[in-house]
Amino acid sequence: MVRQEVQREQTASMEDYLEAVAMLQGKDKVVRVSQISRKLKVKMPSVTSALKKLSEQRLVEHERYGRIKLTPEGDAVARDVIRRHEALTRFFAQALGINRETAEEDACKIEHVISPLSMERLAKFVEFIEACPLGRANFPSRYKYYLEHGEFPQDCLERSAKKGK
Amino acid sequence: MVRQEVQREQTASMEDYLEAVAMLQGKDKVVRVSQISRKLKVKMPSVTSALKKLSEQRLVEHERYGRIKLTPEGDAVARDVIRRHEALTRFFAQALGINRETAEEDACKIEHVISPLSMERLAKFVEFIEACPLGRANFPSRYKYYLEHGEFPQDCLERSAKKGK
DNA sequence: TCGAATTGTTAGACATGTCTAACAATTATA
DNA sequence: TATAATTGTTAGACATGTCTAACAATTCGA
Repeated sequence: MVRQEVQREQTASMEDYLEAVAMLQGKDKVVRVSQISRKLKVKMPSVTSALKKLSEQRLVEHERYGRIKLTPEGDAVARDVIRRHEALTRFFAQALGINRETAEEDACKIEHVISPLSMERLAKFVEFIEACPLGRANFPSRYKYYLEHGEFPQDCLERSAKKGK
Repeated sequence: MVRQEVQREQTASMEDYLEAVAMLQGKDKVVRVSQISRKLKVKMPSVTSALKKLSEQRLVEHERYGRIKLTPEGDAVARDVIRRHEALTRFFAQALGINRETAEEDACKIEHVISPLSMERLAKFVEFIEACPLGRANFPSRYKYYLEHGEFPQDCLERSAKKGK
C-alpha cells in the first residue's frame, strides 16, 4: 500500500497561483484564466502553463477553455498560504502601523519564505498585541508615540535613560 | 554629462553573494571562491558565474584565480543587505524569542523581499522593544508568559476578558 | 621542485517561470 | 447566425541561476 504524498512543497509562484484561485473562487465562484492573469499581473500564457503544472499535481482541475477549481488538496495548500498572508498583513498593518497596501505587498512576499516556527510565533505575537495591549499601558500607542516623536514616552525613560537621549 | 547609476536593484541571489563577500571579507581579509561556495551552499561554478555578473556591474573586483573584493559601490549594497539582515534577526530572536539559527535563516530570506518602509518600521519596532520594555510592565516577558502558558497574564484580562475563555 | 591535492574556470545541460506571436475556441452582438 | 471581440492555448524565445563534467591553475608536501 503506497502512501499518497499530499502536501508537496510548492514554489513561491505556484503558491501565488493557488492563493489567487482560492481568493477568486471565494468571490465569484467561476474562476477564469484572465482573472488570475490580472490579479497576479502576469500574461495569460503564464497562467495556462502554471495551471498545467498544478493539474498534474492534482491541486487544481482545469479543462481546456473551461472551469478552474481547486481540488481539496489544492484548497488545503491555498488556505495555508492565505492563513500566513493574513497573519503577516495584520502584523504589518496593526502592529507596525503600515498602510494596508504595503502591508499586503510585504505579506505576499514573506508568506512564501518564512519558516513555520517564525510564522507561528508571529501569529501569536499579533494575537497577543491585539488582545493584550497591557491595560492602560497600551503597547501600540506607546510604539506609535515613539514613531511619531522619535523619542521614548515618559514612562520608558526609567530604564532607557542610560542609553542617552 | 551622464550620471552614473550606482545602486542597481539586485536579485536575491546577487544580494546573497554580495553579503557573503562582505562577511567573509570582514573576517579573514582574503576571500576565496571556495569559501563563498561553502557559505552559500552552492557549487563553485555558480560562484564564478555570479562574480562575473557582479564584476560587470562594478560591484566586485575579481581577477581570474585571484582575489575577490567588493568595490565601494558593492560594499554599500552589501552593507545595506547586512543591515536588514541584522534587524530582522534581532526581531525574530529578541522580540519573538526564536532560536538564533532559525532567526538567521528567516532573516536571510526576508531581507531580500521586504519593502523599505516595513524594514524601517520593523527596525524601529525592535529598537523600541529593546529600549523600552515599559518599565516594570515588561513587554517581552508578558509575551513570553503568553507563549508559555497559552493564556494572557493577569493584567491583560481587564481588556481581553470579553473575548471568551 | 615535482607531483598530488586543492581550488577555480569553462562549457554546456537543465529547471523554473516569464514573455511574445500566432492561432483556436468561445462569447456576444448586429 | 455570421462575424467581431474576447478569452485561452500552443510554440518557442529568453532570463536567471543552478548543476555536472572536463580541464586549468595554484598550492602544498615529500
